[in-house]
Amino acid sequence: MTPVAQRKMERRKTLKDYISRMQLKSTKQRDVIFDEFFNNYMGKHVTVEEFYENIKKNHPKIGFATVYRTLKLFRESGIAAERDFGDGKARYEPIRSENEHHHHMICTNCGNVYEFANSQIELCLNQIAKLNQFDVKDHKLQIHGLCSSCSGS
Amino acid sequence: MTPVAQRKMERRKTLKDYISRMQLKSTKQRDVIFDEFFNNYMGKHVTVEEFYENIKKNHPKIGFATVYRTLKLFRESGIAAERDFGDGKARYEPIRSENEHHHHMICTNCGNVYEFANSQIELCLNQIAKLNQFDVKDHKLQIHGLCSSCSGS
DNA sequence: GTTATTATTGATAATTATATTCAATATCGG
DNA sequence: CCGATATTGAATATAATTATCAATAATAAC
Repeated sequence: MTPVAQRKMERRKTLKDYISRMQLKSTKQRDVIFDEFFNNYMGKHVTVEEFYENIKKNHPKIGFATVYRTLKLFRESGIAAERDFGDGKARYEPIRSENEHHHHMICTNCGNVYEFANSQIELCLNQIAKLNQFDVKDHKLQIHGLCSSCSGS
Repeated sequence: MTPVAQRKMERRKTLKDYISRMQLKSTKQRDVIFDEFFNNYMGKHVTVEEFYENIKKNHPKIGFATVYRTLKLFRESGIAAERDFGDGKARYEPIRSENEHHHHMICTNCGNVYEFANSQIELCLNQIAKLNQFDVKDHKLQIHGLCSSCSGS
């Protein structure tokens, strides 16, 4: 089994567990949306609208509200991250692994998003939080600017 | 002159310069909003709605759209920062000095916002940007979690 | 397997923050 | 003061998100 397939299977289990724990129900729509999301959007940052437009091509019966609610469900269950890049639209991204955490560089010209991870920053944040007796649940770090293609270098 | 008054004067000059450079006009409303903003919201993070409600008490003639547009103008001129703490409302904060840059810890329980600065993080970001040939215009860092009051410690 | 219970779906409408329109008014250079 | 141009304020438009609800699907109970 490829690492990607492996990760997908783990996410599916996490979702199923969440659904049973919260006394929700498995549905055909949720299965379809799950597959679409984890097959095509790994490493991407898709808006609800974009995602809905793509799913409609193969599954025209699925409504916007269902897509919207299912992505929220994915976030609540911990298998998707909700991102806000400041353009007024929520974006969703499949989570690769439990403890992986990365940040984003967003090009203000072309809109491309580049990911990076940096353990040094995580260390700093933990120190700061401890110093301020702050119980960290989440943190967000974004760099806005011009990517190498757009800065003309 | 107190340091606060000094900073306020510098911001006023920056705004006047921007207004003349862009061929805009000074108005009574802009003056009123400027004073209100720099007298009462230093270190705060006010929404347009909140700010408008407060200004209405002393200046009932000033409309919401004017407040909205003026805060945008303050941001464009560089005397105010626009923040997004993830609750769907833009927040505005007077900028203390040209090169001061700080980050935010936001309590998910009481909503209080705590500021912090950390030169180590700035260094990391610069390295990362250089490594990726990314021309940084801005960066945002937020920590979400429970403050010491709310975590019950 | 049938029935009862409960959650989900999908279309539509409501909500909320932001942004725009436009006639009346204020500003400012000449 | 005059004329050109920007601003104001009320109203309206836009866009994303969230809620409503009757019909339907999924699961539990029998």
